[in-house]
Amino acid sequence: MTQSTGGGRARTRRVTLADVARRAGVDKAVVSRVVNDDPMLNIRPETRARVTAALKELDYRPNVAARSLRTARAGTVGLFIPDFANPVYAEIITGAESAAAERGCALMVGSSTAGRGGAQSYLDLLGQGRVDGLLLAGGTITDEEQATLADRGLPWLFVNRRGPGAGRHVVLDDELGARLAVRHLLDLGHRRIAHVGGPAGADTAHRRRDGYATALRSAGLEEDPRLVVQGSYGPGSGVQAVQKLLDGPEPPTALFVANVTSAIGVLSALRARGVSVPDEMSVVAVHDLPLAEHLIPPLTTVRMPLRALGARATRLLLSVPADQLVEEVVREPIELVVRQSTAGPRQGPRTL
Amino acid sequence: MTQSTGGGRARTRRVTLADVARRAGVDKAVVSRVVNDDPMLNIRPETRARVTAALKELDYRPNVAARSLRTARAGTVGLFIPDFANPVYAEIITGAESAAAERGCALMVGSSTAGRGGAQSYLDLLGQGRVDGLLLAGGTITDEEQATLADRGLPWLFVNRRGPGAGRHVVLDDELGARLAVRHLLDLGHRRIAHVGGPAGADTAHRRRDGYATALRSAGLEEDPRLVVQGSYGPGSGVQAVQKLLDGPEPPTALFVANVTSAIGVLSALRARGVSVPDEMSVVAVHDLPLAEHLIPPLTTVRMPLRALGARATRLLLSVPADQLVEEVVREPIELVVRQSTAGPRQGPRTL
DNA sequence: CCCAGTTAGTCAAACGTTAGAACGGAGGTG
DNA sequence: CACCTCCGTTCTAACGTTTGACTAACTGGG
Repeated sequence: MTQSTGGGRARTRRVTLADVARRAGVDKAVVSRVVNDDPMLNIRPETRARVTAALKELDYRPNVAARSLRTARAGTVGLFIPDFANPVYAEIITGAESAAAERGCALMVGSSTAGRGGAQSYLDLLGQGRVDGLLLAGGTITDEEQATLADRGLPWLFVNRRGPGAGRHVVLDDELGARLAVRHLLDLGHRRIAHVGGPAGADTAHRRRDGYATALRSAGLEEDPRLVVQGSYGPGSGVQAVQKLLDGPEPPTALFVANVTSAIGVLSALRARGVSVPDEMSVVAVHDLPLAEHLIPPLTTVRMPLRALGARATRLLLSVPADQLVEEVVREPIELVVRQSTAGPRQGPRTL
Repeated sequence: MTQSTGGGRARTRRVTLADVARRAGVDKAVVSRVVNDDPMLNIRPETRARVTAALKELDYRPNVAARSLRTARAGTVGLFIPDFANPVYAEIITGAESAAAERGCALMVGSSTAGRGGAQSYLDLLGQGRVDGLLLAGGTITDEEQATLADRGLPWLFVNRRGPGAGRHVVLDDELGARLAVRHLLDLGHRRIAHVGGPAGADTAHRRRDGYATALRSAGLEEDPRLVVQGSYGPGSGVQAVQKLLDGPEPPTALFVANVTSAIGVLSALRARGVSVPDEMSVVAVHDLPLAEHLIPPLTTVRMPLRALGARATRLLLSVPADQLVEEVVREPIELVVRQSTAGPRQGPRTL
């Protein structure tokens, strides 16, 4: 194939329903109903054949703008995330994207990093009618933003985060994920297990912390508040958490980190302090990513079904009426992926 | 604020231009021109005030579908990437997103991971009129896809990748980036410098390899083909590359890796083989990411202006007519970020 | 043979916006 | 005072689809 010289050939007039209709010798209404598989349509097979032939020959494709205008639906769902750089959201996006495509919808992803104004400016951009609904993944939404959202009359859904009070969200069983991770550490024989948590505002952080607490309790252990450090899900906060824990009175032998991204910082800080993983410190984190396998040492993680989360949320957004509650926990399996960052605690005290 | 009970209040009829016009006591044409800042509009200040007041009071926002239908422009640009999980694209997206927002456009990002059919199905989804142009970042586009693209009459632009033959692309100075990296290694005293490259099909990979070759030559060194390994920009390929290089006859003392992502694999493989970085092997990679600082050891990188690339590409796509060539190299500064993965070569042979 | 009911379509009116053309009045010019 | 020009606005016809209402031709039953 030779590439055309520019970014597109001379703009040839679009082929419209009317063109197809003319060619097939029918009314455009018929063509429209054929295109949309209208079940109410009665049509002779022969006529249908003529129409489909004309459609193919002219390579007709519907004008989404006209369709949206008429039907008042955009065929697009919006997904708002805090940051594209966070690989956790990449998984959610991918899931959402395929679920949307499955339904013939496009996905429009926006982040708060770009616009100065956070969600607000994104909402403005969506204007009226650009999307049929909005998935709000992670991050925090201000009251003002939430008001705007309500004013727009758009169906929305929190993803991986429960809104304050009301119930339109789909989340994962973070509590279970956390329990699996901590249980693994307990099974290895650890007793002093610290938790590098997420930000105070994050709902997932609460649930993971709850899972941590539950797992400890069910092993007959008391939770030591000095072993719980709040972070921000970023590598930097992992570094700080390690400093704090190692400088504490009775350092832990294992770390349950609420997020892979902070685990990267955790590993790097441990290394910097000369603490060997897993010999002197075991580390397990929530979320499995391709990257985890290549950290040093390869990181033991809990694989959360993030794609399924994105997909499920999209499907719910598109199917559940906007005035109904949605409070769903995605039940896809959560698995522990054991790699080399976890081991039993050192037998006795030993100097490096 | 109390949260409303559902995902949206009862769908209240949208406020339209006609509503605003009625309220302001003018024709909707006037309102339209006011909304769009039509420079051809002659209007009494008093009338304009009435209109803007009405706009505000009714909280009017234009219906994008109707507007698109009338103007035949979507106000959206599409960006197609191979994979959301690659943080390099995250940077490009972020740049594109803000440039689009700046122009009042929305950005629609799609990846080939979701749809089974790669770009093809994405193009189908865009249908006619969903986007005004398409940015194609990285990855490879098949001939068939390219034909579809041309048929659609959409302006497109390759980003970070030159198309085969024709000239509509905006790229970075990868050659310079590579030279900076290799020069750094040379300055440290390295003479046997290997290259872990990108995939054969990738244009960036070629340019980085060229930069590598140039830097070596300008230092009076001969390029040793046994020191050049082809990879795939993924962590896994970094692992394999290391195996191959270390098992070779005369292993290098430094590695120039074409991509951060593969560098992660490289570091992990070196570690697994017991090769200490930077004492026994220096590593430098193209692309700086927040993550690089937290690798073990913190990775020396070349910071490429990926955001600027995304932004520039978006602006060009929106401003340059589809039938003109675009061949631009983004000239934002490229900097070497020295961290701890590079050092001078070991003085003499020494057993571990 | 007439009416009811189906079949296979056609007709036309929206959806909300934009943009070119038209238009009534005021002010200036010959 | 007739004519032209500018100003400030209004009118109107699209843009391409969808969808409820309508119809013309058949078919079959009484």
